[in-house]
Amino acid sequence: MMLENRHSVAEILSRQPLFVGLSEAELQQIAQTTREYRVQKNEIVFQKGESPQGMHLVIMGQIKLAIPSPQGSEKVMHIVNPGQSFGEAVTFLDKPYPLSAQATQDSIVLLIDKQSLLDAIDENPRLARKMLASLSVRLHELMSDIENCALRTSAQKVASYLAQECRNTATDIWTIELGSSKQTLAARLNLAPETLSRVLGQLSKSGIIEVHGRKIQVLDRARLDETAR
Amino acid sequence: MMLENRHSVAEILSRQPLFVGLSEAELQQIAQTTREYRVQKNEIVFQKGESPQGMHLVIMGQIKLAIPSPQGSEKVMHIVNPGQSFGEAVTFLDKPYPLSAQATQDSIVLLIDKQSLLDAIDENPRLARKMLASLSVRLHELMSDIENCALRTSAQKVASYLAQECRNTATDIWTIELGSSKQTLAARLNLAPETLSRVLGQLSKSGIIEVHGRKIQVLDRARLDETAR
DNA sequence: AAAAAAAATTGACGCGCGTTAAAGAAGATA
DNA sequence: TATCTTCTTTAACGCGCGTCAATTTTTTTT
Repeated sequence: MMLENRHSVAEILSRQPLFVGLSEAELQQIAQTTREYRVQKNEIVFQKGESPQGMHLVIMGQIKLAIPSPQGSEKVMHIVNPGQSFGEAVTFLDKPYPLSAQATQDSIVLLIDKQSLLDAIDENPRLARKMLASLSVRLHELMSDIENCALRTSAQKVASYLAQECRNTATDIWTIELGSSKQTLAARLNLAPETLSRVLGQLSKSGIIEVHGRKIQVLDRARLDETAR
Repeated sequence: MMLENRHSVAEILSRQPLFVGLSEAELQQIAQTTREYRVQKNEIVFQKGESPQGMHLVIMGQIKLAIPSPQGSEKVMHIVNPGQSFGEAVTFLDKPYPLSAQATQDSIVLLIDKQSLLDAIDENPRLARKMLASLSVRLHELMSDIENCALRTSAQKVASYLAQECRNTATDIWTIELGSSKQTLAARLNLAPETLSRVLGQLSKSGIIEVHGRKIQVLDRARLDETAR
């Protein structure tokens, strides 16, 4: 994939949900101060505490956002996939990054300059609304996350994660392809990898699911939902 | 306190951080579709799952936002004090409330209509930016919350809460007045009330703090910070 | 001021889940 | 294909914190 000129950057931007509806000129302006960067698997994009330069938009690959704990473990806050952005919130405040970003795969990311994003928002109410909606979505996701880690047992966490994934698939065949390693998933659900493994084994034994590596087949949707709550 | 006419509503709005800088006309327009409501202590403002009508702005009293769990317990997500707002995020999405709101004191709240808020944002980029900043702040708060409940022990939770409160006070005398009952604080920190009580007792015994009802005197700031991490 | 209700404290107990350790499976490297 | 690394699974163990229960303190009601 080659992104060597401004034109293609603007084109890519125009395909992002956040930017549809912007005029060609507006896109060009944003594209002008947008730079592309590439990171290899496991490479750190930024550390908690650094100063943000703008909004990141994942084009290819996957970025993991996590809060490192002093004891070495970490809490995975978000897995960012292509088409999604991160670092917006910090752009509207003047604060350092509250978490670290690390690539889980070789990735290509666009970095949209802070100031030109703010300028674009000033001139385009529709963009402002989209940004507001986007932040609101993140806010709701975070609240589900808190709900998850605050008042659910390990089995409930796993079951409700799987149930959520089922809802996201369009088909009626409940096969879930985990988007990340089980380690990472465990961290996202706030579980030790061993616990996740045990819960999956247990759900398999009760005939609710069937696990084949990173593919999980849901056999009994009703009992899955029941386990989730 | 009487708020019976539009003029005073506009005036109150103009004093809210979110609305400073708006023109008189803009304020009047928002005020026109803003209504005041009062709730008594323990009264429910809205339940999880209901449809939102707009943004709530607390004038007097205190509102508790919490996610009820099926087992009857609840996770307190936020305590909203005078001058603060809630329900913005849901205004920019078309989703039901993800949590319930309940007054912990007799309260007076303004309800700003969804549509006129959106209109005001369209016409005023500064307001848009303020809303973005406001949502970003909430987002960061939620992330600290997750950090709190995901990778801290009970003593760390309490200590970091107290340390945070210290930072919020302007003075160098570290006396913290809990803004709510210890039960509610415990729920916010994701602790059983008994655990909170034990931790406070323990911190007292080590000479780090001194507890007098809802007033907490911090005696050893350094060791408090150390306990927090 | 007395009675009732709610909140806070204290102790005993048990369970869920993290920790440690070790072995097996899957992917990467050459 | 063989070796090394990383990921996943399984088992044994222990601790932190929630649960239950009883008492004391504080707040509210009359």
